[in-house]
Amino acid sequence: MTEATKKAQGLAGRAMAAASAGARASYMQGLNEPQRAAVETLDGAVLMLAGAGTGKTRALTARIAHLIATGTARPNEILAVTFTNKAAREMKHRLGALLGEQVEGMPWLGTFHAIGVKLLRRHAELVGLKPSFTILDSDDQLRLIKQVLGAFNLDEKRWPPRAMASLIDQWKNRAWRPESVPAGEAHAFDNRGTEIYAAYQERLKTLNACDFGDLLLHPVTIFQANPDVLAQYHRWLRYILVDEYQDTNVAQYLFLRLLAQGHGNICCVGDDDQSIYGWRGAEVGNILRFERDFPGAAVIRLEQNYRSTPHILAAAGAVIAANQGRLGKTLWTEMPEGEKLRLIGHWDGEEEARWIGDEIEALERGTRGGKPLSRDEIAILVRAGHQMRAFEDRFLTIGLPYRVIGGPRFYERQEIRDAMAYFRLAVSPADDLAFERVVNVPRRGIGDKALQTVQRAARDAGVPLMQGAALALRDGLMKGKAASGLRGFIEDASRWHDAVRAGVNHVELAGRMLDESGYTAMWQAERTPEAEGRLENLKELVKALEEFDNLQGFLEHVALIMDNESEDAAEKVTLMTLHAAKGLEFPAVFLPGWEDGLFPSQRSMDESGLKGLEEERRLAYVGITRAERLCLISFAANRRVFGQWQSQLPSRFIDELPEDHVEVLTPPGLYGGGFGAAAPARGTGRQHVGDDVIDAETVGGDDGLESRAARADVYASPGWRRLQAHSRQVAGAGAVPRPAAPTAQGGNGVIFHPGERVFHQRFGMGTVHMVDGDKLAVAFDRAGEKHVIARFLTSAEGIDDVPF
DNA sequence: GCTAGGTTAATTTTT
DNA sequence: TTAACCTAGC
Repeated sequence: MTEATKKAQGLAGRAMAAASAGARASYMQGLNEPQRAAVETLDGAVLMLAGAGTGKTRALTARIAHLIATGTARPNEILAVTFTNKAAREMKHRLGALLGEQVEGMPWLGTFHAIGVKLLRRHAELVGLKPSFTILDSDDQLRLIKQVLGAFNLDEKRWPPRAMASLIDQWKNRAWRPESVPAGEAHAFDNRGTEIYAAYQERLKTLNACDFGDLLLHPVTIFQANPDVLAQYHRWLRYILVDEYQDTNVAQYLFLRLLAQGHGNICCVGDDDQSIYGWRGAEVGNILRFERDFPGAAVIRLEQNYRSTPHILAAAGAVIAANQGRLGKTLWTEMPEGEKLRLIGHWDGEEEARWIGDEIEALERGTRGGKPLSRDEIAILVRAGHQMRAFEDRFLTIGLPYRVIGGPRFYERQEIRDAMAYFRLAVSPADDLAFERVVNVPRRGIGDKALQTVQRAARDAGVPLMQGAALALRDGLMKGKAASGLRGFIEDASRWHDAVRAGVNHVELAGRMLDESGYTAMWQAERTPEAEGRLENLKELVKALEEFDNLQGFLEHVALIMDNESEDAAEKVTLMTLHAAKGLEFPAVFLPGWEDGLFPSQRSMDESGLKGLEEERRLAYVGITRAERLCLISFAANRRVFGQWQSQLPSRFIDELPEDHVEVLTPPGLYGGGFGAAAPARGTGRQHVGDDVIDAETVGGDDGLESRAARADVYASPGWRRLQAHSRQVAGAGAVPRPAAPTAQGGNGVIFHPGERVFHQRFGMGTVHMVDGDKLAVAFDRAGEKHVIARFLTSAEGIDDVPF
């Protein structure tokens, strides 16, 4: 954009401001009172507590429009941050409708990471990088960590690179640099965690690269160490808006706080009740603490819900009310009452899937709850990915079209990443990670040994691998297939690099690289449907290149845009995780698998105790509030978990559903029904039993199913403890104990100590040897020493205390 | 260097 | 149960 047009737009903005003083500006129309307050309270700190479905994006975009229309800020003075590209796109799109062309003048609207990159390119040298740094995704990151770990001579079994990667991520989420990792954390990785972290950062610097965490951490470092730079941005970015504030981690929080220093014009939008990403570093505390962080902040609650019926809101509200320390909101709506939620128990997961399939068909026909629904209007939200299989199986057999949201994204697919590595090599032959990725893809006879030779040559000469390879060849270190393969590869790569420099059309070059490298041929040779798909994807990739001026621009862009929104016109039922569903809405929502241990997830409770349970509860809240008109919750009494049949208890969240808003369904002939507290009484002889009487007799012959009708609140009861102890004894006979002691509930997770006696469902009794987070080394009496995860253990201490 | 068979471990996911 | 990863043998 030219200076002239910018100026013109600025003028237009002010003209609009003048106009809006009289007539209500269009963006204000239809806003409710709190929304309007959120739009008009421009100066100072504002916390917009926006419940599910209360029109926060609308308020947020109107606020930006208002900032501009009133001349309070110019488009380029507004920093508007989101978490996902999707959210950024959505905001830009909706602003476009309000502002027209002016949206293009908002360079600071984007994801945290995109904005981080932008800042970092400008000030890279302040953290020892060149502005042309490359961005590694998690795959590259892992490979690099593997290399770094190699130098530390750690047992890969005990200290897996993946664990190091997630440790580094966590540390970066908390804005800890290698030197600032607290001493208390330093025991990680055999006491060498911080050392490894430092070495990894060193490697990154040498490679002139950043991982995703760095995109936030480096800017924070820069601002902290360079007040003059920060002061510049205080002048430039006068108004800050943050979406999904409850999802911010410490690094993001610091980033925002640094930028808001001084003018203090920061508006954070979020909902503490929808904070579901604690496990990846999000700190609900950030939003809970907002008023203390920004004294005098205005807190505006958006509570009128435009999405769901009163029954749905009441149910969601009752569930979330069980959480402590909320900021508190009460959603209300003017919608017609609608239908109660429906709750149903099933014998097992398969039956649940069958029922949901039938129910969907009934909804489509309109024989359930009024007018017919289209498949697009129906979603099934599960806690964990593995729950999806049962539904996929069922839907395939009955021919119900469905789409799965989530799964590997386009740019994470192997073929796409391979192709990208070729592109990267063409742009920068010194990209060692790319070199390693494709030097032997397709097979060129360059195996581990050859690669080691190349690495040694490169290290000795202090040059990148590509040059090291040339040196190794020159010095005759390679022979046979490896030598010829490598020679061909180097020649190709240098030819492509020349082509990039000569400015050969990048789309054409990309196609040529894939052909000349033999990469396309490799997949063609496979002749499987899967390979077909991969070739399709490659074509799509090359097509995507057309939108960019050159390969560099494309690579830069792709590093940050990792999503895969494949538009698919066909009407399909949506299948996805609860996490993936945040922010979405559907007329009808199925919430299957509400069983303790699955949802709330045992692991979450074991690892994070009450905090984990509360996050699970928020997930339940998110799930229910996705529904506009119909919400169908179900659970199964038996489920196959890791190939073993396990009996399940209804989720404790079911007990928290308000009876007045829930209709309990009872399929004829199968169940005696029962609400919440009571698991369905079964025709198969199982019955609801009191706290102290647990029927643990095996039914159905040798199918391993264990009858365990029980109340969810039975956990703490003597009966439950007895059952547990009993299960241990009969474990060999097919009755399987729950993966971890439910004594974990209500407090911190079960904590195991060295020396403690424990029980494992496969290995039997053993003694804890060593503890590292949730991983333990246990010497089993019969099975010998094994490394196991805490959740598969139950404490066997005091087992004799349990009376029978 | 590749492949087949054994071992291992098992949420949630964005950038 | 199963999928990913590793190791041993060709």
